[in-house]
Amino acid sequence: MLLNHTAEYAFRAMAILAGNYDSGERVRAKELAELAAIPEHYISKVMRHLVVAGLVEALRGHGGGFRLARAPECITFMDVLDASDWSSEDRRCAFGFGACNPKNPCSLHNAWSQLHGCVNQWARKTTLAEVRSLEHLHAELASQAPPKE
Amino acid sequence: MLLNHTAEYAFRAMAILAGNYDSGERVRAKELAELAAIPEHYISKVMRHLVVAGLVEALRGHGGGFRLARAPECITFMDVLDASDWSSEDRRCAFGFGACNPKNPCSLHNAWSQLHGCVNQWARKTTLAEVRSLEHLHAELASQAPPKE
DNA sequence: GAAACAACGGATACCGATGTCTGTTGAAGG
DNA sequence: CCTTCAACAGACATCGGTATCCGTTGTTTC
Repeated sequence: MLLNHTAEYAFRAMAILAGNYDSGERVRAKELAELAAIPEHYISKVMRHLVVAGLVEALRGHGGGFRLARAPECITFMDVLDASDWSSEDRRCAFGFGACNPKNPCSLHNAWSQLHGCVNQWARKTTLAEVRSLEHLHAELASQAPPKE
Repeated sequence: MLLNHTAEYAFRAMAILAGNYDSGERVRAKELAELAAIPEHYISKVMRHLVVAGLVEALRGHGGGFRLARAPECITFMDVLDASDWSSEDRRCAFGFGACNPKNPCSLHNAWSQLHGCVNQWARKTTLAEVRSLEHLHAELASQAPPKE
């Protein structure tokens, strides 16, 4: 399993929070659920992991809600994956063989490693800053006359 | 969901069949299940998809079993994924927004596309030939005096 | 300090993917 | 033919991720 539903929810929530980072305001769970299209009663579970991992600050009570704990530039998608109890499975053999390793590879080892390497590289190099910049781009595109095609 | 359990089973089974391709022999479901570490009663479901997709030849009765329908070089991992009722989700928005597209992207669109592009590229360029060659490598390594480290 | 607010946390329910079982169909051997 | 073998096909069971519910804890406001 390379990516599950919960991880995708986490990405969405973080993307919303990243877009809201500059304002400094907190976003309530209910709002966040709506904006990120996450089931309202499930979001607390998703957010919990992100809070425990230190990626998100939570505040209870009046005026409470969620906010990124640090700048979007400093949060990679890998951070989010790690927070969502997702293990990269880098070292797991595609056949489930315990003895599989680079020196004694199973027949799928090479192809498998390439795939995971590729995904991991993406997750490590991509930060929430890219998400935010896209929102800016989006806003700009909407306000400008869109270039043809 | 980027990759499910069934798809992994399919990879394993195909890897075994690829390793057996040169011999021209068929592999029975029971053997295949054991070699590929697939639940014995589940394998028929997995193989069925591969047969219907034309990647594998099945023969019933005495001396029957499974065999690749064409050379490993001509079967990509993408073929296997397609066979396993896996949709690449290339065009699905990360937020599930219907209106999301390159001209009107959601905030995750870019990062999401990169990930899927990366996985798809891997699946398209990797063939079962690479799997087989690794098996050869493995056998060679075992028969030779292993180099230090 | 009482009331409203909102995250926390566990118990439980649900559902789809996975796994199991059983009988059927088709092919080969004698 | 008849028997044996092995894939096929569908019905059914199980399990884990997902989703829901509800009471609790902590914070702010008045």
